Amino acid sequence: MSQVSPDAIERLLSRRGYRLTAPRRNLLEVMASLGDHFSADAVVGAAPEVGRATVFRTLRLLQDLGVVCQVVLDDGTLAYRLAPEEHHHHALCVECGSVEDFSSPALESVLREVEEAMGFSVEAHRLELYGRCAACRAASN
Amino acid sequence: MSQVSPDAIERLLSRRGYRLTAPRRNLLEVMASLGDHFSADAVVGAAPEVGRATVFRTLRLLQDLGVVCQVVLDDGTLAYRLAPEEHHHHALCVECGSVEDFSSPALESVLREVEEAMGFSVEAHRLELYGRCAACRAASN
DNA sequence: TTGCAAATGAAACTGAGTCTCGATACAGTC
DNA sequence: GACTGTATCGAGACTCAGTTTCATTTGCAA
Repeated sequence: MSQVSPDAIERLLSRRGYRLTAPRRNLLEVMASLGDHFSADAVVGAAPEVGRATVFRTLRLLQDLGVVCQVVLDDGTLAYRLAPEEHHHHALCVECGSVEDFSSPALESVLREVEEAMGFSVEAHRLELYGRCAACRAASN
Repeated sequence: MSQVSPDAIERLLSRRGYRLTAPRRNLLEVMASLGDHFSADAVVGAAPEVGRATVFRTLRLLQDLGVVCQVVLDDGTLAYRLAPEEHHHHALCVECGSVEDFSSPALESVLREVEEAMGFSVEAHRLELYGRCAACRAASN
């Protein structure tokens, strides 16, 4: 579940019939350099040669391709993240701001139970955890 | 896990030392009438006598008191909901737009497992399910 | 009934994201 | 290597959600 490289994404783009343009290459580099999550405006700021609309268009395209995902911060604002294509969830550290991915087969089976109990068929879901990461916990002991 | 009445919220406000003002009473009525979830601007529109800033201030206050919660829609936008004070999650129907609350003790134990595995201490979390509710499933058969 | 802190409203502002439309530039073809 | 159609881009105006400021109003405790 490691981060996808700009190179691999470029290959994915052309494999899917999307053009490999200078702004897209540029944005992939910028996103990879921005750390584990970033706001849309951080990308806009870090790629001054690329137009605002293109930043948002590219973010949406990469989300559709499954290589960028949304992170809901604790205040409800959205951030973005270069992410593994597999389904996963986020654990956000409220102290250092880091984001870790995790997946949980046990969670999937809990969802099956909820489906049973409510008669609701789950097609998608979001789970975000807010708390303190291992490093910050260790540091404060 | 039923919806809180405007009356009960008014009592809660004064018990906590907040003033019971006309705009606040007004907004509580409006929110109760707006259905199971609503956008901030729906409230602004439905309470034209109340200023925009007051709507947002009141939404925040009610969130702090635990009687209004945020709902993250499938496109990532936020809506609000008069909600039970207990911890709960949301199941959003992508067909009819309804929101149902649920809680799941099994989920809580999954979170304990994740904590163990990652060394991450969970202080808060969000879980939103997107799918089709029982009524819509029944209707399409 | 009065006094004052809490609350309000108007309006300007910020931040996030969208839309339009004329200009540009990939990438497949010759 | 030049040609060309279409995907993509950039500028800038616009929308929507939420915040800030500050002068005015109002609940409510004394």
